[in-house]
Amino acid sequence: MKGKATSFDIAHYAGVSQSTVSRALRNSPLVNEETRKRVHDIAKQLNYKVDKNASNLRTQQSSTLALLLFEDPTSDESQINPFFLSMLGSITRACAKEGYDLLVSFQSASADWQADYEDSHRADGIILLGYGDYIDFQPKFKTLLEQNTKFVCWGATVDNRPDLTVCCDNYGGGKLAAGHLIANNRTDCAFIGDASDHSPEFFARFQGFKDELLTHGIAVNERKMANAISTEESGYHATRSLIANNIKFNALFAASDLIAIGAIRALKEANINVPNDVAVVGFDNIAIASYINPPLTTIAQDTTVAGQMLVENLLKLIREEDVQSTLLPPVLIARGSS
Amino acid sequence: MKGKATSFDIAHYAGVSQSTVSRALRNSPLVNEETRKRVHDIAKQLNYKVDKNASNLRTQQSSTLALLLFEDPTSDESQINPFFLSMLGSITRACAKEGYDLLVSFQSASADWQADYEDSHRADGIILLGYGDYIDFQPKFKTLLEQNTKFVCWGATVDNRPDLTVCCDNYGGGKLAAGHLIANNRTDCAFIGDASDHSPEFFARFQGFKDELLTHGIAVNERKMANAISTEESGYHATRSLIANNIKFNALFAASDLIAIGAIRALKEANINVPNDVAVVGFDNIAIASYINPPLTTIAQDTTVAGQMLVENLLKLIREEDVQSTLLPPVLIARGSS
DNA sequence: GGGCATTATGACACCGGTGTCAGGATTAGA
DNA sequence: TCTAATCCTGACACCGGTGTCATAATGCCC
Repeated sequence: MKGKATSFDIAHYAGVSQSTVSRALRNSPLVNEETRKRVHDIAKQLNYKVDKNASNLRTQQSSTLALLLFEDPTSDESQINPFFLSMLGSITRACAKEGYDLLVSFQSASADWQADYEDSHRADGIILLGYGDYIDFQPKFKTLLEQNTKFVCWGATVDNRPDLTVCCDNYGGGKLAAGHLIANNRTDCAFIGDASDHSPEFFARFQGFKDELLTHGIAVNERKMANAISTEESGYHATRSLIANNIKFNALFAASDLIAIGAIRALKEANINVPNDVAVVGFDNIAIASYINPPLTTIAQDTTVAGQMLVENLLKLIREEDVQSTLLPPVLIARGSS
Repeated sequence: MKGKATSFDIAHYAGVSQSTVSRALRNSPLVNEETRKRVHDIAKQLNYKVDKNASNLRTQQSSTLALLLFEDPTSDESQINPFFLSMLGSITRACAKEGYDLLVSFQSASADWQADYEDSHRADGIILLGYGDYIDFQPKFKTLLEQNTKFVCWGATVDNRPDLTVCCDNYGGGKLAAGHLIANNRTDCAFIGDASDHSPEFFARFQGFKDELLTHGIAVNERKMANAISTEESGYHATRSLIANNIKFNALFAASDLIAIGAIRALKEANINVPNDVAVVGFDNIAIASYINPPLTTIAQDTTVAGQMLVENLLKLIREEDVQSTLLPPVLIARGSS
């Protein structure tokens, strides 16, 4: 036998037609029990596997999802944001559980990204994952909607389509962080991250943080804020610039753990003790968080559930079922840094 | 226009046959310049994308690779070994560069793993990635070879087929680690990892380590070795058991960074100072390594090159070109832990 | 034993491309 | 003007399944 076996080969050995083989292998009740068994046996013997291309072509669906991962534009080639890697893991698992394959593709957020996995029938739907400048994405989202492409996003909200978004309750997470600092009498707070609406997740985290402080009568001083994207480097430099400008604070809320880790490095360098002089709270609960010194207090997002929800919601969209907008509850993980 | 456009739709609008459309879109020199341009324009206008299933079915290749990731059996659901995640990132990028898509699938090493991506024509070849009990894998490898499945492995050697393996020079890495410790006058060494041949990578690391010590007239005391799989937990417990048995040493070589991190935790708990009392060296150079306290000295594997080599070698196999066995040079990264 | 429902199977069109082959149109050369 | 070469295009089989329809075989009931 050269090449892979086809259903015709099985048909030949089983002495039935190819149609019957196809039905038998899919356990159609139309075929006789005995025939079905014979076909299955021969298939196993020949190591036959259904040709997915032929099958997908005929049925017009691929039982495959595509994951587009947008990188922080400045991030190092070999290092990917651990939070997204964790999501990647849970999404992969969720797909497997649902019997779907997963195509993974990295995309640079700035460049024109490709979302032709559905158009080319390679995938039934698309998951978009990444921190990014989502303002730039809206035209693309619009195109996808026009083409009736099935997709869901992590974090990013698509204009008028809240059902396409799964994300952590970033606003609530920001409130948690503020509440924790207040409870520890740290009310002179700095914020590192992007508080503009270009980065809706960071923006929401900051809003929650600010609002919670306000309910306690504390205002956030704008001078104690610095912009950073979600990398250690960026957090480090933003914090250094605050220190260099002689800005004082006794607490620091970072929009992500990577930023927090960079911030702690900058603080240590300036001989500012964490948590004694400055308490630091991050966001994401990436694996590294518990290993750094001091262990990082952070707002945890449950990536396992998040991945599941993304996949589940996408499958609902594909099946044209009703989809609810999804907000996941954040959890405070108090560690040594605060 | 309902549904996706097909080449027939374009043919209709362009007033040519579908064959010509197909040729034009693939820039065949057989079609007239002007016709080609017209076809391309219409295709763009209709947002036409070649149906990959039809195309793959006809050409009998998928321009897709499959990545099977074997997990440490005991590892936590949501946490994946960061070293492999880093590999995943570089493999994805390498695939993209070569114009291939990547299917990702997690497999549990113990269970019967599925490698039917090639049989079902979903992928042209398979990349196997993971620390695992490779002894168990040999029968599976044999089956894959018999079926002429194209595959490459990270780390694992397939009987009589060194060309199917890409890995770091683990033996050389072990020597580097030993050399570094010797240079720092730390010769009373413990080893945490699996020194059996069930785990060929760890085994090679240990052999290199042992041999380098031997060339300096130092023997490794078997009592100062403890088994561990590549998790923080496992490293922690293995180290604790050494301490509990009152084993003394002034250096510790861990077969992986995760093990090293667990070992450092155990040492700290026992009030053993790192690096003053015990110098610790890990292996992999995962991202966390530089953030822990003290920063971990480790043997770095270049995951970017590794991912590229895996993809390149697999593509050579697929194209039936000559493939060389590939050993990547390890590099010592000296940090605070030694 | 004729009529009819039930069961099991085969023939065949179809999914949307790709590759081969044949042939028409155009141009060059004699 | 006729032949040959070149260029371009269309018709068609094919990849390997799936789904529909037709039909043969069997069993049941009156």
